[in-house]
Amino acid sequence: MQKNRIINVDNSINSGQVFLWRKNGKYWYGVNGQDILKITDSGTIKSYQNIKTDFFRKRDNIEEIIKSISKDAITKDAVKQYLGLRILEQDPFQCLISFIVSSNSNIQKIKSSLENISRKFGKRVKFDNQEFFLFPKPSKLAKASIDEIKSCGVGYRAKFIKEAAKIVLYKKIDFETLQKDSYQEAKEKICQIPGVGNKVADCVLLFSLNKLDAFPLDRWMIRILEKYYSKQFQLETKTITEKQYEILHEKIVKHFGPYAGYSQQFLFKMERENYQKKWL
DNA sequence: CGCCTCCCTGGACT
DNA sequence: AAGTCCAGGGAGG
Repeated sequence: MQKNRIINVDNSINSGQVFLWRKNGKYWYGVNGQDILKITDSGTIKSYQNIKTDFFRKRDNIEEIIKSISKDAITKDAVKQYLGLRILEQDPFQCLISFIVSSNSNIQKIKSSLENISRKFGKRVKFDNQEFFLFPKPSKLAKASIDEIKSCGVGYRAKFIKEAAKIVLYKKIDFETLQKDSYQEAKEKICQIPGVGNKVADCVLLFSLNKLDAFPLDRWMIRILEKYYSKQFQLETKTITEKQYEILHEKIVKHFGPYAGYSQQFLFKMERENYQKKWL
């Protein structure tokens, strides 16, 4: 059972959860809000600011979680193949902006847009003799003009970013409260933010607000459900409407249990690797 | 409620 | 070389 505790840093970072990361030699470096994290291949974190974080969610009882989500052959296979893949716990504001930017986009483009945003609006710092840009604070993006934000390559999402930053800045949405809320409560609140629908909301909830029952349903996950789970979750229509998303999520949690979000991560990783999609 | 169209960018293909 | 096509979520009609 001890082997289950191993963290596979490469797989965890290369699984569509985070974007502002690069590998330099044997270390991964990444921007996490107002901090820069440096990760060794065993998963030990040294950081620029030493802001406390459980980035790899070491507090989770991963043996228990794996046991809980291994409900069928496909999941068991994905878990076995990518043992050590973890859900990462990110800075909520950066996570929110990242997934607003992600809508109608792909990993390469999201990465470049976010790098532009950090470079343009974030504070430049030196860490380990390398240059980094922290993720901009809400106040900075709330003050920025739409055109300035657009110049980062985010297109029509620029106004969503500015509005989201304002909502966070003025505490109309408070991440600490969302942490304590139930999945349903937190989701309803976060979906009020422009540019945040079901899928983006679930990413933010799962990757930064400790909601392990969130299960982001993007094109890839729908494809996976159609391919492997058509009997369990029959998908009648081509387009996933809001109502259907909700019904599907209920079925998914019923099948995979309270840690469904972890199963999503394993399945997503497996399928994208099968199609040899590029990561960071 | 479901369905349609538009919003942008960048890479692939022609 | 310039044009067309496409992937990818959310909002509004």
